Amino acid sequence: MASSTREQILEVTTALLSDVGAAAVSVRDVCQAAGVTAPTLYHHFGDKQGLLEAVAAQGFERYLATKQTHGPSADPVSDLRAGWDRHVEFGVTHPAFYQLMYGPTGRRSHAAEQQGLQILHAMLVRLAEQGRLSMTPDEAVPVIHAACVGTTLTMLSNPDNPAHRGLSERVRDAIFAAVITHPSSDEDPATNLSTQASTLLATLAGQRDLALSPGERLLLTELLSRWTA
Amino acid sequence: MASSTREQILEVTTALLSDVGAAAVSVRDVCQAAGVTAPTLYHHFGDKQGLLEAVAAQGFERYLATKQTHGPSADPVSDLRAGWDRHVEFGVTHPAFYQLMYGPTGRRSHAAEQQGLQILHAMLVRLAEQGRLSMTPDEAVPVIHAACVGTTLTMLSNPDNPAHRGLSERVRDAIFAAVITHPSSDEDPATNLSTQASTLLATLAGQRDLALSPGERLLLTELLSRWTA
DNA sequence: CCCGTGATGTAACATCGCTATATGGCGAGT
DNA sequence: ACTCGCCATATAGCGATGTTACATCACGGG
Repeated sequence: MASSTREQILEVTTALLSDVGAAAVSVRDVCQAAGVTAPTLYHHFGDKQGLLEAVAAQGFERYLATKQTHGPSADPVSDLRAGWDRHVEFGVTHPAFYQLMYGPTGRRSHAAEQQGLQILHAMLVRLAEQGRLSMTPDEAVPVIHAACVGTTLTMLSNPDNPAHRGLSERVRDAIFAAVITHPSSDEDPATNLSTQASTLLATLAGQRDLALSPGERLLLTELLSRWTA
Repeated sequence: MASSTREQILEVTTALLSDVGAAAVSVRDVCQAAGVTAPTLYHHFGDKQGLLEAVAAQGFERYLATKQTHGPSADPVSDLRAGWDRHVEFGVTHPAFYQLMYGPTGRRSHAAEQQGLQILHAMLVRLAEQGRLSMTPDEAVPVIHAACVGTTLTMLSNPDNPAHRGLSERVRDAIFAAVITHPSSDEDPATNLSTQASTLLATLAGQRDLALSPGERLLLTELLSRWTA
């Protein structure tokens, strides 16, 4: 039982936090519920903020665990959809936790959160390799994340609003429709690249006023032409 | 000078709030800075929460005032874009205010916020009358709002993140592209060029084995990036 | 056996949000 | 003109909170 009391404190804090907000939970209540006194809590967590961050980090890890149980399937897009839905569902199921993690307070970026973003990034890289992404994975990650967090917080702000029914699905489909391009009929990414290069070349041919010097234009045309043959 | 002290309290609270968060501003500090004592503050605002809500309401009204100076133009879509941009800009310019308004605390729905949403709703009704909306205005309002708030909060969480450069425009365009249907007329060739360049850039980012030297790849990326902004 | 280090308890401090009570001032009514 | 009542403000203090200086305890290495 090396750090049993620490886990005990974390547990009762989580329990108290699931009922009310972070500001409404007092250190004294946590101590009394955990059967310890204040200095032990401060010995383990240093601060109330440290305690809350430890709870948030634990929440992240739990959420990440439920996320990783679902491995990648055949369709990266449905994986993305499932990830979005799990994120929103976790938020509306554990409002206090979610506000702790993504609310304005607790602005430390937990390691688990970075890990979750990396999972999202990996999914997007898979899509980009198939030419089904309309932007760089590095750009798409914060786009999806911002929209997802905003949706969850909005639904959390007043869950009984009838206008919020189906909100998550609408935002999700809107974002994914803009980020993910149609799967090409031909699944060969090289062909995909070829068609994209061809259309861009055609568009360029019709444009006169571009921010290109004649040399740049020639160079770009040559490079694009490598994939059109 | 009917309620001069009330405005004085609001003013100094706003000033103190612009430096630090809401929890770090004490009623005593506000009172000392305003030259009054605690009971007068509580007489006017009843509560610290009431004070903060009054400040937030005033912030909403100011934001709404800057919004209403720009009347509706000929193009409802550019009005929507301008509204989105002003929202995000207001958030990153006044972080403390924004967190007060849209953060987890202060969950009263201010009248001014409802008014702002009604303005958005009116814009969307104009679009729906032209058959350019892919969903009901009642459905589109929370979609746009959730994405916009999420984007602003994300940019606020760490403003120095380079991945957040251009995030607002990307989410904005993604949401509007999904919510607003094409005007029946032909597409703008410049926009066409931009999207084609973006798509090709994304495809290139996911490809490893290309007939490109590192220098050629860098050059091509630079050239294509000229149209993506 | 000692003793030093980490974990825990005792008791208190400073500050916080908030309020019971008192006081001043000023307009309304007769 | 005088009083009454009400609004705004001040005095002083209460309870609760986050936090900590100090003491105590257990226990493992020299």
